[in-house]
Amino acid sequence: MSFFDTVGKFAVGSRLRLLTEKITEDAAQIYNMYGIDMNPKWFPVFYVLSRGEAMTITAIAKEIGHSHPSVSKIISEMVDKGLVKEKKDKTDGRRNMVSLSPKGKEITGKIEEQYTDVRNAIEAISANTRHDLWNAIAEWEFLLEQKSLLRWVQEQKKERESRKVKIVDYQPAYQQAFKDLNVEWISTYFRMEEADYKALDHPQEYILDNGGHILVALYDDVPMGVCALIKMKDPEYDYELAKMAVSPAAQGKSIGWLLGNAILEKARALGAKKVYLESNTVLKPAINLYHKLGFEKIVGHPSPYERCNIQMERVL
Amino acid sequence: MSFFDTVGKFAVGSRLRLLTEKITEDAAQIYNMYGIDMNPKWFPVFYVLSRGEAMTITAIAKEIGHSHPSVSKIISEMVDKGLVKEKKDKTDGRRNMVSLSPKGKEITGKIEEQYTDVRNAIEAISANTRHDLWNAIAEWEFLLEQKSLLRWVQEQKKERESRKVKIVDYQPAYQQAFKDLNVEWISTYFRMEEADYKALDHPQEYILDNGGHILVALYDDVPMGVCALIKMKDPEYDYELAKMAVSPAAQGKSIGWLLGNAILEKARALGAKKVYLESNTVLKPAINLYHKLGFEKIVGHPSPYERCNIQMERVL
DNA sequence: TATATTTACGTAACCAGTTACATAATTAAT
DNA sequence: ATTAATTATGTAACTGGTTACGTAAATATA
Repeated sequence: MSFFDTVGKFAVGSRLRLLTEKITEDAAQIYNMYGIDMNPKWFPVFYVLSRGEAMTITAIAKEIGHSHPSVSKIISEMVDKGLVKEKKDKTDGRRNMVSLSPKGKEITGKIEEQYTDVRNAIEAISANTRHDLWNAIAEWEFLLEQKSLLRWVQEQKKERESRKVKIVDYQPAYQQAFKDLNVEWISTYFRMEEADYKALDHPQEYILDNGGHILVALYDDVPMGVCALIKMKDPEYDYELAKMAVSPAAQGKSIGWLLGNAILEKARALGAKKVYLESNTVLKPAINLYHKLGFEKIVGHPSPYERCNIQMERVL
Repeated sequence: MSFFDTVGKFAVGSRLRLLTEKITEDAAQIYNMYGIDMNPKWFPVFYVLSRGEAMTITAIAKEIGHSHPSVSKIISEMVDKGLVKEKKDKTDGRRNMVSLSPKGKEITGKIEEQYTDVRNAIEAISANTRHDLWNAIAEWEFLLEQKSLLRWVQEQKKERESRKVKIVDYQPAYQQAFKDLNVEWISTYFRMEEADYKALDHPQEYILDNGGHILVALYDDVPMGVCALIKMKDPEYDYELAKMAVSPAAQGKSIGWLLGNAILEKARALGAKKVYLESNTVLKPAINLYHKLGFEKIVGHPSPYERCNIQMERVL
């Protein structure tokens, strides 16, 4: 079984399954050795019931981490063997109150020695290891409770992909992409306006020559996102963040975030103290991004765009 | 799920199962995220086949640690999906040579990024733990390979029980037990002889007064084993180990071993250089015990007992 | 060369869990 | 007081594995 040596940690799941199996396979014989007529899979249920109080099926399931049908089946097997007894709750007709029968209680006495021997055996095994399995499991349980494996993987994917994104300065070759990416979202949600055409068809004259700046995000050297910093003639604001567009085909790669940060960095380098932007609340992901970038909602600034219904600023 | 906190390590098995499940449950979604149409359970098979060589069902099973029917089923599912192809071996008609189809090979390319992301995710999780799960698993696998959990538990049981055994000097109150325990095995396998009755009915005169010694093993203060050291009139041997008997009801508690060691210790204290014994090869467990105690087979010593067909000595 | 043993592998039945679903009882909200 | 939502539970069907068993082919042995 050289499999795990070569595949590495990708296969923790499979490896854990095999170990679980190996640990579990002797269980029946162990019960047998102590003369206890019990199916190992009943143990968690038996254990929680051996504290004495009657419990409902769901309460048991929750405590031992099984599904309720699993407990339901186990209980009916244990009833057949005469180890537990069921009793309908008088005050709540749904509840099936389960508790150990006298025969079940008898086992709690006999099983004590088995508990200590097995615990000691596991301690003995642990004493022969350098790494503590029990605590390692506890830590993994905790971490996966906070964040599922799926999420951990998603983060890795995103990070890897964002490393493939390069943010570069605008060049005439990117004019078509600059226009296309913006037209795509503007025409989806709104209507192209006169000011849009000017800026998108002639970025050199209308943005760069006026002291503005444009950044392009390349993914695998293909432009997938753009963003402009437009010089404003305003006593309060130095620049406006505008014409930000990211291709829907490149979602989940943090392109917006990388682009936004880069453009703010640029503004800072150009000596800006405040950056302004206009948007529309139907563009929820965009608003979220602006928020994450540190922009806050303001009111009262005049706008030439019809589609603007929210204005934000970012103090640098 | 406070269960594990109270039950402790007795439930490693259950706890491992739940962790395995938690790690595994997202697997399908992860494949999905990378646009790979593969069932997670196929992965180990897919992985070993992705090295390129055609393999037999059993070879795959052995390598990934599954049973062969499991692999057989997985392969037929993968065939249905067009990921692998089968081909009967020409030189050995039993063999079903399995290898990746072109469609399967195509996936090997796409899946690389997923491998690295998942590996990195697991590394990231590990980086947040103090205890190394991966290495802990490897250590447990190794230790359980050497000795099954059943054996570990058996040892604990034996040790615990042997701690309850006390070895004490003979007293007249033990005469009945000394006789009964010996009569039990002698009459089961052979026939009581004249010499037996003398020694068992009158241990004081026939054993102790002649310079011999008797030890009794008490389990829960009940005599469960006896053993005598009889002074010999022989130029070569000082003492004979005889009348050793352990109740069948007290098996697996190392009583014979403890008794044997104690009697040899006694012989040493009495200045003996060699201890002699007679037995019969039908008494296999006894012969094994003598062997473990350091006795070795000899030949040529005369014996008064009919039932003696093996003689042994232990040099002290 | 005939016969016994071993190996490869498929099928069937089982096992210990799950999810999905239905139903009845209780509780909350209008 | 209805009605809607939630909770407790059982049943059915599924899942990912197993063991048991049968058959055919290959190999070892008398």
